[in-house]
Amino acid sequence: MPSRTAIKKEVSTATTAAARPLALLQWYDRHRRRLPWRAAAGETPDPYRVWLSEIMLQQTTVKAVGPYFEKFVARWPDVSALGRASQDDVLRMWAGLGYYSRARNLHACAVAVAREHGGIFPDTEEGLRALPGIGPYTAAAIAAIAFDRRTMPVDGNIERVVSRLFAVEEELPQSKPLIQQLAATLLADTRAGDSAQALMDLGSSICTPKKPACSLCPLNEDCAARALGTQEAFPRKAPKKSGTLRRGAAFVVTRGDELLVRSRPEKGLLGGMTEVPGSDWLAGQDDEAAKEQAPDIKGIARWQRRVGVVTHVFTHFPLELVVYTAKVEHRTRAPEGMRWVPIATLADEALPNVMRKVIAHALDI
DNA sequence: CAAACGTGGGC
DNA sequence: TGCCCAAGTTT
Repeated sequence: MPSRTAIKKEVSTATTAAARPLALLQWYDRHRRRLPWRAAAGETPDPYRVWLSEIMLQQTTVKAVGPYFEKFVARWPDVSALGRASQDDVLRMWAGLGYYSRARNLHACAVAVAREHGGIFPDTEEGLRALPGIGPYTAAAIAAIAFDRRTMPVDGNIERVVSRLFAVEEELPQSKPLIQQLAATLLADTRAGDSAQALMDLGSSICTPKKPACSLCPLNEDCAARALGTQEAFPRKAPKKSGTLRRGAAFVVTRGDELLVRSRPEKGLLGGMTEVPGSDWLAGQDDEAAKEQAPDIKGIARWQRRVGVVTHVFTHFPLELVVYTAKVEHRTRAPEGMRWVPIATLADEALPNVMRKVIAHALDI
């Protein structure tokens, strides 16, 4: 038999819990962020813009996405237009945003929607989930935000808010199912998309990873982690280990005002992107071994080694590149699989940032 | 399921 | 400075 106080506490908690979704929506109506891809209050969201923004926002900050989103919708105003573009044009527009498989899948998804769905996005989680680049989070996000389906997408923000609100002790990613279940209790009966975006906005502006502004939070009196005074300790997760340094060489060959480049393999790191020829990137590789992988071009008497190195940090390893330059005569042929591009138009190439760094270092630009 | 997969910004 | 983080998906 529960004690009198236990009963009272339980009743009180239940009442509060039921009030959470509306408290969240009220907060959202006053404090929602105005973002380029977000429909104004009362307006109908455009599924194309919702989808495009959700793909771009995967593991990427709002600030970084802004200009890319504007460029994309200006050039490709709807999903059918994007489906008619070449993958290479899409990669060029995406260059610099990172995680390039997203760009390849974005294009594949646009083609699928245009050809298999008549240019209309599926309006169910299941239908969306079947499309390239759309995983469980994005399917739920589009279903809720664009189609008002009553489902709760769970991203990093929501994981943090929920793990604090309920003081989830289990570590990520094992706790994902539990967090998903708890997050779903925060869905209002209507306005599912706003419920989700309210939690995301709360996570990004109030319930931040460091020094959360709990005093401004609409759920503060209801937050288990805050009651414990350990907000920053949630979500629990194992510390991640950093990768081993890899080294390599990059070869910057110019022919007048042109530069020698090639395309990387379709899959894997920087898949399908443009690069200058280079060696493998290996842990413990010395400069001599790397230099031996220089492209074989007649007419190169010697390589000029640039002073210093180019460093770049990928998610899973840091990279150090030594850079060699060489100039060749006007009619020199590009080796098999390579091509010459004007240096003046490099901005339009599908060059990942690490390659922009290499070229800038080599050419002093 | 753990690892691969980019980049820039904050502290 | 080095580590963590950002509206995850794919294999």
